[in-house]
Amino acid sequence: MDVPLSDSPPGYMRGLNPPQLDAVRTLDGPLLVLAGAGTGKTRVLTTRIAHLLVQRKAFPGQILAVTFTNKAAAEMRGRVGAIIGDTAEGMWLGTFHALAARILRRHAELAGLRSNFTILDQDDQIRLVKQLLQAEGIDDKRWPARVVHGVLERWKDRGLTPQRVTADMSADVANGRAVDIYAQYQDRLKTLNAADFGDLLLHTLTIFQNEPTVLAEYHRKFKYILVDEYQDTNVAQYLWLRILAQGHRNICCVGDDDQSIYGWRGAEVGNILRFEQDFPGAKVVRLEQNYRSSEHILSAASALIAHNKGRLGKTLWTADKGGEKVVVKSVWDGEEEARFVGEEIEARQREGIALSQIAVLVRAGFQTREFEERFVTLGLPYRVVGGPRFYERQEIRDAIAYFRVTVQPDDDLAFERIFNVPKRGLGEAALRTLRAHANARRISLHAAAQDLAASDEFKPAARRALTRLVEDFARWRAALDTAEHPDLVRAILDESGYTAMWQADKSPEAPGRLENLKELVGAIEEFDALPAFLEHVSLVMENVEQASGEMASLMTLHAAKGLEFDVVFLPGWEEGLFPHPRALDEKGEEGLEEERRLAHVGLTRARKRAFVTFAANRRMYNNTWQSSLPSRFVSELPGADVDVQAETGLWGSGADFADDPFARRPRDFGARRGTLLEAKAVAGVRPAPEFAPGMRVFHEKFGYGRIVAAEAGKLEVEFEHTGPKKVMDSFVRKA
DNA sequence: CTGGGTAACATTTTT
DNA sequence: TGTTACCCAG
Repeated sequence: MDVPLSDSPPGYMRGLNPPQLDAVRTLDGPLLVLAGAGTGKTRVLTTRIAHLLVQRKAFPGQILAVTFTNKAAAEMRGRVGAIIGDTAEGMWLGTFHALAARILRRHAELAGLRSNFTILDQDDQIRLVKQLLQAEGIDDKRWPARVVHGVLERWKDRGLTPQRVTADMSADVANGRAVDIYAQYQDRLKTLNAADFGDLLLHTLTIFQNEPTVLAEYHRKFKYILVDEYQDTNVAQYLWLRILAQGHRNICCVGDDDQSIYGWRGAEVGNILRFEQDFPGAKVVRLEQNYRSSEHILSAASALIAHNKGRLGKTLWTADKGGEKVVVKSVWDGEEEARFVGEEIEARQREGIALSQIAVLVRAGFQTREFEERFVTLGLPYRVVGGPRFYERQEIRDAIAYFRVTVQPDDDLAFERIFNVPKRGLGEAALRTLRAHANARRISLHAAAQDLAASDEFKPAARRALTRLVEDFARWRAALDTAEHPDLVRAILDESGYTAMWQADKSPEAPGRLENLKELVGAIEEFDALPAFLEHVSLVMENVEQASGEMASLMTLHAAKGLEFDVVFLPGWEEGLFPHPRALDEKGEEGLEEERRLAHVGLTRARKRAFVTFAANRRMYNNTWQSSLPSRFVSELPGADVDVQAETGLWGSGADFADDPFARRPRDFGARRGTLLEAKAVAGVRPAPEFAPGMRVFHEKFGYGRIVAAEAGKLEVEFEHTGPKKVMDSFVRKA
């Protein structure tokens, strides 16, 4: 190895391009790195951390590195470790939520909690909201708990405590009572000694704002702050970062406004657009050389995203000229789509591409099913990334509820869950009695159970069951400090009768559940103590490592962010599916742009090949068929970069195409701004008998009405008896 | 209080 | 398509 000249870069920087080097070397002061897809942003981040440590600018414990997913955090830790070894131990590296939880445990009492507070999962949160809605007498048909909960969550995303929610924000939610529900919800969490995801950030933020000495402590501590995926931060996270960064002002945010796909979760692209104003004198570095995709793929993706307004604007380029065009393929229905993808995967395999380098990226989770079925019949090994999670299974949640009550007896939600599981003759009536007592005394259900077990409130049988339960918990709780925790866990599952319940169960899934419970105990053994395990479960709800090996991947576009594959399939590019109509009517133009960014993310996952498909017909959940038009995104792909495979014979005569000039020159496809009509010709769809405004229609549920507005698949109808509603056209017929 | 049965209903993306 | 909510009989 050569002797390094004084200003030649150290070995770990070898191969970085000039802007990357710039980003790595600019250690002090605010820095924004605009890193397009595939431009080596993770490399920059990890190298930068290594550089900080090697230059002795900071000890590991003085670096705060924030990511959005546990996966990203793990990868970053691994890559930093690979550069400089385990000197990186002690770094504060993790997701916003994990880091905030760590801080909050230290200062819990400042938020009205004890440090052993429970972190509620989404399910618990919704159940809680539901209880509050019921207590308030709000119709949960009209205001489903999940919807109201969503509203509260978005308030939290914006850093709003109940006091800061204005009346008009809550006016049209839950009969204007949403703020009250929010306030009660927060109260309830406090008595449960619990926090939800949003609270982790909101509580720590409030503490930073109100407790100068605490804030000063963290200002002293964190000399350097790094943030990954900055475009996905919500307002609360942004405020959280900003207040922490006021200490040393050494904050480096890496992000890409064109990959902001979490607006529905409260993310604000505005955060990234505002960076230079928030941190005057901030340096901005653009990474524009793409090292991932071949030329056609990159230029197709760039042309697509160029349809968005309000971008910071980047021009991605690649040295990898040529390569294959993006295949755009029309199919008859979802089944054919799956068949096509299956065949293409096998063809790519024959070309020597590994299955692990192939992915199918869908818009919505349910789309994976059709592919799974096909892959199973083909015997094609595949894995679904981010599917149903281990810790969401019923038996796992039940078991964890037992552990939660043991560790933290005030956890009513957990207590309720296992109160009568396994069956011990304590039903709805017993629970009501318990609740009444708990409410009257302002104590937890568990405490109420202790009281009532010692009273004559219940009939002997019920009282015996209750006493037994209370005594069990007392015994397990006492064992927390004395027994080895894996032994304790086994004892709980055993003595509670929970294991026996599944052993006695004759259903076919029972053995699997017992297997899962074993696995759970195995997982617990990896941790030092039960509370640490419970923390892991709440924050790192990741899937257990699936059997590794050569497999194709199946996942949503969201789950694919940050990943890359040689070959990527992008099915379901249809109006009514992608862009998703929900995104459109919730956020309009903004929603459309986010969907387009999602399409851009999808395309840019591909290194060598990308296949876009759209089906002319889709089967809906209720067994009806819906004919669909190709997604508008299809026509936004430039003709020069796509290879259109529209098989005219598929729809019988082929005459549908005969008179269409467009069909005769498929290579021009999309060369100009394609219209839906053109795209329609490619798909071989005849215009369906459309509903038009003014038409009188009948709806099974709402009765007769007149169409006010109509768009693909959806109608706005003024019903004669029930007023204006938005309905799917498949539920409506001409009157 | 339990269990089975049926009806109704809703489906975007997730730390 | 799967899940949940509700109802009824034992």
